[in-house]
Amino acid sequence: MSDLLERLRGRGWRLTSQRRVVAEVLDGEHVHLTADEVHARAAARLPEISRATVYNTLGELVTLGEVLEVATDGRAKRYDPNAHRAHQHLVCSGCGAIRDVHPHGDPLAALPAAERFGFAVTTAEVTYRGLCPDCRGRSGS
Amino acid sequence: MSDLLERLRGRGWRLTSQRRVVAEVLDGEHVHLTADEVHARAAARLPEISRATVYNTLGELVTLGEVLEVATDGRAKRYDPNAHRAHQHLVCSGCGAIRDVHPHGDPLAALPAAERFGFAVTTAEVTYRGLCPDCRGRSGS
DNA sequence: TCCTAACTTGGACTTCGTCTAAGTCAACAC
DNA sequence: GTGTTGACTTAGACGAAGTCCAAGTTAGGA
Repeated sequence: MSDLLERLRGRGWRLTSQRRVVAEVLDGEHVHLTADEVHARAAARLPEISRATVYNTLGELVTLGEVLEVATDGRAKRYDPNAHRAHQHLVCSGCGAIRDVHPHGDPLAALPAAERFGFAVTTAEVTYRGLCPDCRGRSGS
Repeated sequence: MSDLLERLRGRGWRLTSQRRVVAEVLDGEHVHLTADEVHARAAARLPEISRATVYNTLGELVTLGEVLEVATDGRAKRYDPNAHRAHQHLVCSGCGAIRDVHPHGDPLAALPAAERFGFAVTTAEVTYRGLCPDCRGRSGS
């Protein structure tokens, strides 16, 4: 993650303790925290950090392409630091758990020109849904 | 849409004027209204209809599988009455316009078993994003 | 060390949606 | 047609998620 901080400094970011803590909280694979969860974990290290700063920082990271915004339910957005490897999301319909997954092929290729209606289509986000092993055990059988 | 009302009555729905108006507002293809838009259009015909009733009715229609909930941005959910023909959505990154589209193949097939992590995967929602013709003209060239 | 633009803060505010208690009414029985 | 009743509707309070703002603080260059 320190390379992230270096990249950001290279882009003219002022490196404050708040931004450092937010970046550290987001470190790792399969991390999909809400803004409030980021705030809670950041506040554990830097108690006086404000919600507004967390929102600002997350927004900046998204704009810079370092973090992805994921809206899998109608509720709070989640923030995904795994922005440099293309992937999609698998979401449990029972408990809301999220996994990064890697389907094969380019999902964009499935959309023929005739179905693009003149749009310059650049991305395809796929959300797979189903029951995770825990939730399957809990309800079925 | 009157067959919708018949289907609902068959399921034990009480057919109130409010529910009828909401169902009528949602009639049509390529309709992706927010709850507030549904309320506004319903109120044009039935001025005393309340927001709570619109939310209740939309929720029931979703539960019954007659209407789909679409969350393409982090903002208000949209309601899509085209629930009986499988389709995906193409969203303009500029203005937010939404089109129903029909990619070929089953997007589920692209996710190999090894990438399912024991989930019982049942659906795949795809959101294609890009600039619509209007927004392309406005920004580029 | 000083300066200043960039950053952070707390709290008010907005938007979207849910809940509740009281009133209304569709549909069935007669 | 009339009565009955439980399902439905209503207004408004409430809650969660997120944005905005004016005032205070600070990173980093001179």
